[in-house]
Amino acid sequence: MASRFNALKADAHWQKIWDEARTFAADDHSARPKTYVLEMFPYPSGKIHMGHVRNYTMGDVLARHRRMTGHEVLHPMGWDAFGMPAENAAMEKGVHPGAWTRQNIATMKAQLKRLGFALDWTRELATCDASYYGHEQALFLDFYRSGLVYRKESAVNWDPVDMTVLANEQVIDGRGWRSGALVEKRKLSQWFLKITQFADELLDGLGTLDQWPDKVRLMQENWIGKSQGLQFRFALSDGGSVEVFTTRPDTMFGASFVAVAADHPIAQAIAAANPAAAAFVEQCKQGGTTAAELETQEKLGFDTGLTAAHPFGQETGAGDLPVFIANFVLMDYGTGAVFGVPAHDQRDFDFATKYALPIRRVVSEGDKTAPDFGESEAWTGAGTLVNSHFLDGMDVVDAKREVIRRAEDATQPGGSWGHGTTVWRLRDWGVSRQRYWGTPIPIIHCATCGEVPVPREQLPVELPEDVTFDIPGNPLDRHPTWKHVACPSCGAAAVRDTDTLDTFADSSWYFIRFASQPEDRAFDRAVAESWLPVGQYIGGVEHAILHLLYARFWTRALRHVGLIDLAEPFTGLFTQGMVTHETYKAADGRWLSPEDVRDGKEIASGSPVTVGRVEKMSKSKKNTVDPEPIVDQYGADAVRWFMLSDSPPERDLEWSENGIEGAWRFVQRLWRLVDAELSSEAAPVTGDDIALRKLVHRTTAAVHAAVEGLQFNKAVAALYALTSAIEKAPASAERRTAVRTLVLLSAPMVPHLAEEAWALAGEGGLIANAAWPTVDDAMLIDDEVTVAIQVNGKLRDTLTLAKGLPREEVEAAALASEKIVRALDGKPPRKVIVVPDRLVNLVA
RNA sequence: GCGGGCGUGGCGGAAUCGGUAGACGCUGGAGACUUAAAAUCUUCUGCCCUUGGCGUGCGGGUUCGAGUCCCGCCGCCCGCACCA
Repeated sequence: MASRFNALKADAHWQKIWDEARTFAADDHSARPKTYVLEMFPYPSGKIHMGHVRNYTMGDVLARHRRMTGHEVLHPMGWDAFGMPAENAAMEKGVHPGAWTRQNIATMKAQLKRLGFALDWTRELATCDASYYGHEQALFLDFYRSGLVYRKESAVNWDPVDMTVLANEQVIDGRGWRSGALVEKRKLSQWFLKITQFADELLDGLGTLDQWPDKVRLMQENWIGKSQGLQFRFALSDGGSVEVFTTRPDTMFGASFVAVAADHPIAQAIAAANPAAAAFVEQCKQGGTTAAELETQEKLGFDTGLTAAHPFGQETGAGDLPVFIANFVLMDYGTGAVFGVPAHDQRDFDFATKYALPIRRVVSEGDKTAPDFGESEAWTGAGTLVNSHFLDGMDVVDAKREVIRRAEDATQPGGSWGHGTTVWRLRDWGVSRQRYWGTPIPIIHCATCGEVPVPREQLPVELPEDVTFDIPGNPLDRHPTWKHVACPSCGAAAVRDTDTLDTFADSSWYFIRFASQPEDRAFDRAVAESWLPVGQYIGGVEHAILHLLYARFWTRALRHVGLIDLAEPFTGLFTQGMVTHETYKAADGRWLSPEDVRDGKEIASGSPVTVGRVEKMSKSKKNTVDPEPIVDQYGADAVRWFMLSDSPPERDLEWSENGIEGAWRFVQRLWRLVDAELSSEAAPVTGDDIALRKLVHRTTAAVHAAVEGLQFNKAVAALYALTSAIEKAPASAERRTAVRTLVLLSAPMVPHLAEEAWALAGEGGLIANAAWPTVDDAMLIDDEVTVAIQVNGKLRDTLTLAKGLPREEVEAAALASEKIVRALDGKPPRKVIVVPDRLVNLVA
């Protein structure tokens, strides 16, 4: 008698068994090949959301699949538990950030468990535990001792709302990435990690990451931003000089002006003496920073009256260049000064047009070589150097080299005047944060000894618990006792560094700690190396730059200090799409939650709602769907199945009622099939069904390939097809085997149902530990093939023929077809193309 | 502006190499079962002027053959932001 699959009962039952048996605890000493599957660990914000469910379901299917294919799988979970929301909660609700965080962790852990993820909870960690961040402090000091950490007084991005310093990466369009407040500049003494020391390695390393999305590699490449060129000095007419950087030294003879940034020392000096210049400098600072503003902003300049002597002026007679202060030159890139070549740079072209400066062609564009430019936009492409004295006739690459060679030539009169150099967009990583809820920076400031690292035996430097958040600012900085300590070096009164580390530091090595967590140090090298690198890392594309770059840096820094032999932490990276939902608005413009809407009307008022576009689930647009009641209603397997169906994992998945109900129906359908087959008492032991057997083997191969390729939608489609075929198949021994195999193939996706079926079949043991079915390659080969018959490339007939039939016989069969005879109208074909076992094209 | 991606039925999407476009799912139609409904099952579901013709954003091209390759457009999405 067919029964319904009781998901809630089965979920709880099997989750308890997996838990008690520690089924998914990874064994460091296993003889099986090791594999490491990791999803980006969550920030414990309160509850899990659909994005988490999708992310962890994907990783889980891969992890379970790899278990079945004979791997020892490390699939851990933990908590990225430091960060500002905890302090915000403390300020708003008066709870301690630690209490708030730990409560959220408890809630979210329970929610994750209800989804039946094959996670190794024995390795769970939270970055806010001293047992984690204490080791981070030790690593920080290791970096410090090997010169990877330094302190610098610098202008920082100050977020006036969050009262903290932000990294450049955390400033978006001049606003704080979390608060959205306009960022101010402040001078503070900050700790920096020397990520730029690894700039070349981090850039070159991207080339080895062939299992990363091209998009992410490109984003990192652009972020690192390597530019090679010439840095040199212009002598100025007032006896001073200005240093400029250019990637186009080849265009030197096309220069018609020099421009410095508004906050360049030269501009500042001039502004101090000249009110008009001061006004212009002020005007530059007013400029907006948003995308639209920058795009439309006019190129503006102020002629300083100074001139710069062309480096080749003496030998070629090239004239002096006027020096401008310009709004499009940035102080924090290169040297804050440039020379302008209007013919070959669009900004310079715009500028020269506005201020009537010469526009002189020095690189040919096709057959255009005349010095009079006469074009409507700059030519930035390749070409041959023209109107450039000794460079004439060279290509751009050679000309660059030649100019740099001449600049560096120390034997010329006056010696060298410039050098080839590389400029990076990437900046050192400022890690100091004026916050409480983070890893304390383990340094003590002593009036006599200066910066003193906290001795190793005094680690961890624990956060004090007795803090309040009733006044803005950092509670550590005003803590009466925690802050004041004796200098470890001289014993005099000293103070702790009251800043904490950027939370991106915490997430830069957690994957190593998962692999190995001894008490007395950050990780055991041998054990960590036995698991790492992470074979498959899965997470949101929003971490494409910051987190992934910092983690890559941290890993290289660890190698630099000799703690691990690993360059790249993540071999495979997959960035999954978002979970989206329709948005709804009431007539008065309020966003409405999906729960408040039915049949196009607001339930409470009955008034019609506007259905907006499908967008990422977000609290602000109220289009979120809470996973917990969904799991209550449909069970974990249906939710998991829906997360994997239809949409390719890298694309967005639209949440819909129909979708989850369809998934639920499939779970029930699968159960009916399994239950009916496995619980029928007298199974037929005879009866072949070769077609079904072949489909089972084909599906096994297809699902394996799809799961390994993270193409879950394809695996799902294949499982649907197999299910339908089995349903239609008559009873046979083959059919029973097919059902058993179907259960195994779907086990990674619907593990609770699969365990239930496994038990029902009396297989013994857990299906979580069962082996993936083997594929008989002979079963993948058909002895008959369907051959398409085309006339002039149009399909006219299909024939079922023996596989491997000789060309002539295929052709003869094609010509014998009634439909083909009609299509050819009695005429013999002029040409016949035969693709063996696939297609015949008759050209009339 | 620069860089990248995408564009296939009513919808999500398949189509590994240039070789039968639309697998699989959703939605919808018809039918069976039922007193009835739900559930379930069967079946149909790209478009049209249906012995056939047209169809993968648009216009060209290469080819016996193009969703797939090339050239030129259009649209949408993502990232970066005056990077010298």
